[in-house]
Amino acid sequence: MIEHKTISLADQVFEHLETDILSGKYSKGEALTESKLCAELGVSRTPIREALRRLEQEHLIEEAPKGMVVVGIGKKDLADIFEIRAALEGKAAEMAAENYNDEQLSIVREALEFQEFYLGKQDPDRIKSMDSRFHETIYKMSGSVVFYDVLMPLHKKILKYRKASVSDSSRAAASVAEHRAIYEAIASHNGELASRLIVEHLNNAYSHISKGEN
Amino acid sequence: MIEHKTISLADQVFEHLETDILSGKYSKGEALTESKLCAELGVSRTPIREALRRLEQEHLIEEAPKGMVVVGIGKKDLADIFEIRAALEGKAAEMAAENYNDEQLSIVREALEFQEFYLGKQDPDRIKSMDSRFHETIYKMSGSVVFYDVLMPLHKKILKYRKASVSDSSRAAASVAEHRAIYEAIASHNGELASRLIVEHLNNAYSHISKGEN
DNA sequence: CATTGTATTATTGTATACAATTATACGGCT
DNA sequence: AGCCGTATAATTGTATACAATAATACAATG
Repeated sequence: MIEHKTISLADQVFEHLETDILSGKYSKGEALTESKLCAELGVSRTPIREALRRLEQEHLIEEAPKGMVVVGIGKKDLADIFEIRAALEGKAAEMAAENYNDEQLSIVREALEFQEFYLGKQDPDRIKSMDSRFHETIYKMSGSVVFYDVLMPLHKKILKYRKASVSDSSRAAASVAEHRAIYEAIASHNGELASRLIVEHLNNAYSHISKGEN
Repeated sequence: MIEHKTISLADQVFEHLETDILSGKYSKGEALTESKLCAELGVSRTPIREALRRLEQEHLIEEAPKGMVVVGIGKKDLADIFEIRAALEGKAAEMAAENYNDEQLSIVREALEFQEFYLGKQDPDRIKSMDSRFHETIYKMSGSVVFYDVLMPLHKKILKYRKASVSDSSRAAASVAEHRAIYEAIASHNGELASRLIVEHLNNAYSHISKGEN
């Protein structure tokens, strides 16, 4: 029998709002009142409130005179996020190279191969989504929930900006090539190399993103 | 007229539970059912649920077959937390040395002076609480909400372990002396020195804590 | 025309009712 | 005694009702 876990409305609302905020559908400062969301999503206030509390905890929204407003992610935040990622992801990759299991490695390899495939098809959205899976799985492979909990939200928060990267086909191609090198290093348990490559990868990504943002 | 902001029950419940979990009053694996908390705290389920969602988001509790259970912070987590703090707090201190305003600096100085005072009085609890204020204010002084949002939860999560540090009077004295040196470096805008000192401070703290944990 | 006071509305905070699910206890059966 | 099935209880998920607060609109007044 296949378990068909039903996802609670509260979780669905949370994911929906999180996606919309991170993807930039709701722009900075936009007001979210409970009643409006109830009408929009067709659920009662209880699950809405729980989702809002979680989003607030993630610092994606904050209290305002009237309801909650979306907290934007500016250039300064972007710089800080990349600085922190550069400081931590190398170590995470190193740990991943030591601790990964085969199932996790195949997920990374799959994500990589999909990226290579979609690169030919010029499909930025899928490249982006596989980029998420690639990095997130490496966080998991580190075996550290602490690293995961720190890096995962940071990675999510730049979603909006990654769109630009994957749409530039020359940067997208370079990025995927970098992913392949990182993958090879991890797969061959070369943590030191994986670490160096991922830091380079992040620096390249940030250079590209911040160039576009001027 | 002084604004007397009333804190919602939901917030109070959250803070209460967070404190109890972080201080170790609830031990790892302990079950938290909504009804039990309702009875204990004398409020309805709505604020309880909101608090639980926030705690879950902070990864302090997680779902279990029956209710939520407290997630423990083990030695591995402790090591990871100190590794991340060592990688980031130096930079945060550097930014603090550049960006601080006078009000923030006085808070740090006050926290430091209280620590020096309570050191003589042998009052570990107050030393510990001033230790929190000292570090937290430095995070704020960095001017980066990203750094703050990353470091603050990490610092909170080791509360239980800091108790041991401040109770050992020789380590407590050394820790406060290190704080003074860090304070002086920041106050004199010497970011490079502040960074080096805070990394040393963290290494010392971790050495002491992990020694006691064996 | 600006301002202030008031009425109205909108919004949140909290409690509670109800449904659905899941764990648990208990009794009968082999 | 051990096991299965059913009834019971406990627990969560969701909706809604009600109260309190805060925002807004608007009219009266100087």
